[in-house]
Amino acid sequence: MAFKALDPLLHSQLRLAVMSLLISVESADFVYIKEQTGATAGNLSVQLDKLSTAGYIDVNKHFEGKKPKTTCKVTQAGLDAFESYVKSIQQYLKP
Amino acid sequence: MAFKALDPLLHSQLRLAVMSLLISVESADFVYIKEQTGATAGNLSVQLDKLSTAGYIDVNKHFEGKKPKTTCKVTQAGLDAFESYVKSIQQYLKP
DNA sequence: ATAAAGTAGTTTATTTTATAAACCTAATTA
DNA sequence: TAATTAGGTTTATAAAATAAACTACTTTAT
Repeated sequence: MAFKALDPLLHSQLRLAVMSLLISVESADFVYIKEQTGATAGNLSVQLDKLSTAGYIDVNKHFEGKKPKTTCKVTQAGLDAFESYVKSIQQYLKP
Repeated sequence: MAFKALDPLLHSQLRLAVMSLLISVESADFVYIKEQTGATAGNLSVQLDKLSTAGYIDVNKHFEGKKPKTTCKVTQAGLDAFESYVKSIQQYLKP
């Protein structure tokens, strides 16, 4: 392939947005990510699971007072994958 | 949305590779695109159709001697869409 | 001349993905 | 106490990507 493969886990608008967000803020909760990305809760829930299963983010579910709270944080593996994705896609963008 | 939407037609590894290719060479045939992208013929056929239906490329099917030949060329609309896509995705890549 | 293999694709079927809609549990407000 | 809101998850549906099978013809070997 003349074009490097793009990590399918990151080549998704919502998951890429989530990663982009997490990289800049280091930690964010479900509601904040939902607001910033404009995603529906259901979709976000599913995509966070996928990123988590891939080991790209750590998800922490706990209670804050009486309310459930889910916070997310990018892992080193996630950071590496993101950087690699950026390098790969740059190849497609500048001919 | 804090993140600009990514044109779904271009946010596909193969279609993006095809566009990237066509932009640099201005015109290419089916076999060449297949080789350069590493795509299977079936997949490429489908994706070229989509790009063509969207008006992003012009597809010309003719005979060269006794063999069928399909050549593709990016349109102005395709060029515009590609440039717009590049701008949008840059937003995701550098936090 | 004819069978086998190659070229240039298209069509159909399957799998994966993305997304929305419905649902759940608990807390708050009217 | 009944409705609404918050913070999600699960299930169902629609859309996409991909591979496999097929078509139609050409070239090569026998």
